[in-house]
Amino acid sequence: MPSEDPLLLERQVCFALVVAARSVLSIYRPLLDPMGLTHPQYLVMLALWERSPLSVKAIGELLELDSPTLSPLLKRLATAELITRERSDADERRVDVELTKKGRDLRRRALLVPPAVVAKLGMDVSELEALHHSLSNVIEAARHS
Amino acid sequence: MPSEDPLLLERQVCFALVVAARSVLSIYRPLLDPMGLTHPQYLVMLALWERSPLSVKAIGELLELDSPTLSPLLKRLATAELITRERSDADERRVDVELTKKGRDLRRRALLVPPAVVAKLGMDVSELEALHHSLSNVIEAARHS
DNA sequence: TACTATTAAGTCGTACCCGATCTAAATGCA
DNA sequence: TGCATTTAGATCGGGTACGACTTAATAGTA
Repeated sequence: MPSEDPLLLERQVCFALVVAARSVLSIYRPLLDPMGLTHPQYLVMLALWERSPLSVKAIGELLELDSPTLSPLLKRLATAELITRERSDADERRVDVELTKKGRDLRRRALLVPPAVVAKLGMDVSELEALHHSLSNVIEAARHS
Repeated sequence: MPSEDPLLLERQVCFALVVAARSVLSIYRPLLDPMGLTHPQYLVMLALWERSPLSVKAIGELLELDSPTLSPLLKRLATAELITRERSDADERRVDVELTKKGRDLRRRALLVPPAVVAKLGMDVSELEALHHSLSNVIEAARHS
């Protein structure tokens, strides 16, 4: 039975959240490393594989990241020649981010990542769906706070 | 209905995990800021409020953090005069971390944090317990991979 | 039209994370 | 005992996060 102390580490949902995120990221790392991607970079590529080009702002809204994080990250993806960054003609404030051929081609290797992660985790798909559902509730709850 | 594309952003459990962690951290931030703590520093203090002194290694095992992260973090807590760091007499390799009076006193204010977080999230306790359970499963699964 | 407000990116400073490496202390065992 | 191995911390470098600020371009309005 848990004690009444609200500060006990094990009761901290946020602690579990942070540790779980780090744990799962450590599973992704050896899979993404040979592709030359970090996990945040992988998320940006996922967004672009769904739709390219995208403005920096649009990527930020999709991934819940802001420009101080995205600007240097995108610069590194451009150096790796996976994307190009170009000022929009219609609105000179915007920067359009677009996949290069190399960036598009990388998608084939990325297809192997999700099943490898699920296999390494060794969890039921139903369990993962329950988790996803709980996480969506948290994200939604946090948005309205 | 979800498509069969395994790369769709919304299907990525890890994406949800990362975003949820960031979202909840952003709830903690305004609560911890007046106490002069970041969230990782708060976790270290939680560990020490349960038991002090602790070696750096012991803190690392409790929080799943390693010495490159803890060393500078502990240095900052020491600068804030919340802890002291001292070489162990029994084993000169170890550094014992101990709360100062100021560090112990901070616990009173910390007691207000968890209920404030739950209130801000506005989620059922049962929902949070379900999340905690799912997260524990992930952490356990990741440990064995 | 002119001026203000808003918006999109980028920069800067601080603080995590983590892989790789270093140093010093303790341990193990021939 | 003597020496290789292990262990505890610290340091370094690269890469996020994020608050505060800057710049340039667009939108809104008196």
